[in-house]
Amino acid sequence: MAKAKTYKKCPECGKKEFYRDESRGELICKNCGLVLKEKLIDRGKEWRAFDAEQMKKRARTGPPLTYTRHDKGVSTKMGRGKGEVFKVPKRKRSQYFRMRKWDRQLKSKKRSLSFALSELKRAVSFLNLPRTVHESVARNFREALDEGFVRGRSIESILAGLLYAVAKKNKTPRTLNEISEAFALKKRKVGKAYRYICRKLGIRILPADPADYVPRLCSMLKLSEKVQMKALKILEKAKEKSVISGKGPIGVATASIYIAATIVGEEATQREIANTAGISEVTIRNIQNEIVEVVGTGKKSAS
DNA sequence: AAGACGAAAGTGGTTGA
DNA sequence: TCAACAACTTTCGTCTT
Repeated sequence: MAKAKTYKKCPECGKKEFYRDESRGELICKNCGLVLKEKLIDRGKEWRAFDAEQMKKRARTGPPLTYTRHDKGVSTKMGRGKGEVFKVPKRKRSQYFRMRKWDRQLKSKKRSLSFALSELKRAVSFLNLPRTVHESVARNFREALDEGFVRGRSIESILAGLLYAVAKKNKTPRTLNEISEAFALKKRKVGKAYRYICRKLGIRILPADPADYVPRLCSMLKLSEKVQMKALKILEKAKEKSVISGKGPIGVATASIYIAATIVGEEATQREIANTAGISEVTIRNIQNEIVEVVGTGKKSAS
């Protein structure tokens, strides 16, 4: 747990030995006990912790991980110390250097893969996405890495784009906002990566179905099944009359939920719904008007 | 006080030249 | 690369409960 790590010099005594107290989140000088840093929240530490927890959880249940795991722990390195070169006969020097280069490159690929997989794990659990999505993104990412799609682009953005696409395809869409929050990326970057990936993989881009958002939003708002069913019915009718083409699917979903909730008679203010869905009240109102106008049956007649 | 409603101006992203 | 555009947001005032 407590691990010695070398950073800069200690300003107090000049020694270079430090001690990391994980439970308190402090960085302490091993020599004089000076607390150099409190409330350590660096990224590496955070996902490492998350990782361990996650591993425990996973270990207890489910089939062995396949694409989502990388051969951690088993690693070798080709020698690169000064003496190493002279252990090789002169004639074979160039071959040796070439091999070392390959070795290094393979390692770097593996490193980006294992980094990507742990980032993915974190994001998937943050977004509460199912295992199938996790698996599929991991597989796709491996392919993308092999085909060289990732070159010149950040690992995170590719992952984010893939996740967005796969989640949508899996009928468990997440908004661009949520995805970009999970990866600490700008929305614009995620969207760009998403389109890039669709192009590369030849996937047709279909806008998300508003109905896919309904169950999740309802549970986040603690609304009953009844509301959910009603909302889906409303959505269907709206879809028939094609009121909602070109509108953002989340907006449509929230509007129908709001209508459904008021019909059923459950407490749900516009503000609440808007906040949890990450859109504005006004949007709900506008789309609500359009739906009621066309569907009409929004009065207290049903069920 | 709180929520619903809508008008008007502003924002960020897409599209087409 | 730029302007036009549609969807959506922010802000604010009014009305209802």
